[in-house]
Amino acid sequence: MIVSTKGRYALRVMVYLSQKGEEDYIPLKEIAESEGISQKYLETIMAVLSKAGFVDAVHGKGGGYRLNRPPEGYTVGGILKLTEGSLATVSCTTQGPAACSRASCCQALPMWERLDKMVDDFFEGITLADLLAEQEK
Amino acid sequence: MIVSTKGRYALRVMVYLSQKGEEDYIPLKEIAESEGISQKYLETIMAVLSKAGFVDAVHGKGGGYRLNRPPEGYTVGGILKLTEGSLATVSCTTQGPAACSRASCCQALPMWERLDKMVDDFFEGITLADLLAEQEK
DNA sequence: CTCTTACCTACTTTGTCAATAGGTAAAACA
DNA sequence: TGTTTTACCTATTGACAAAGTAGGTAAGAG
Repeated sequence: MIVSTKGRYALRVMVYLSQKGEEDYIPLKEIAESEGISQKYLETIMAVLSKAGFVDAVHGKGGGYRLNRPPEGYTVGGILKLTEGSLATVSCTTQGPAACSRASCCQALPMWERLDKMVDDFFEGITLADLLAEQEK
Repeated sequence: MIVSTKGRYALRVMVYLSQKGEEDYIPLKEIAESEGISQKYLETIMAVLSKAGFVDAVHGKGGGYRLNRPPEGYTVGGILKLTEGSLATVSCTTQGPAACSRASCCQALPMWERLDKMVDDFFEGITLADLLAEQEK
């Protein structure tokens, strides 16, 4: 498993917000209910998205969350790397090359690195706008 | 993380055995010591490889494990799928399409399916022989 | 019949993910 | 002013799987 619920929920929230446009602020409660996600759990995810500047947040009545870029401005890779922490496919590549004592003679390491790059390129090549377009196919 | 220690250990064992050729049987103890893997833990991995017919096993003195095909006959994908159970990148794609109630309207599902296929093709396109050749680069 | 090896069943430990609990701070509104 | 609505913060719990351990039995060679 390379993407947990955290990243998938984040992606769904971002898709939801992009469908709502950049006008209104959407309260967390509405997002959670519409998407069937635990309100409390979603709080932790929104906090990450907000801190990183992926969404604007406003307190009080009429407040909530809102995208601050057009959907083309968000890559899936950016959202997932932020919420998941990393998209590394094996623990060998999460830390630096010194992490594994066998790195110098490991026959598989180049393969893991190529895989990581392939996955990264894959996710960086998809934007929120691409996901929105997907449903019409 | 898409590949755990189980799959990585299995891969290392297979590389080790392929370097030893198809002549001798190599006892588990030797593999574990050479590769720095817990002997007991490796037992469970070898049992899987043996049951699936990936290696030949012989009891008693002079016994151990041995490959029964040339290195080109093993794909990394085959070894990993056997030992990891699955290489699915998200839980959405591990079970059938009915697993997620939102599958029918999920904007991300086609993306996950493309990713799964990409990863599968990647691993199926690499054989043990390719890994062995890697070190000379 | 003893030694060496694979094979089997069950348990423990550890760590992360997912979710929950119970608050405080900011902004709007009456 | 104070009440409601919202975001934001810190800590804890529960579930589960991954990683590793323990203690055996069965097969085969010498």
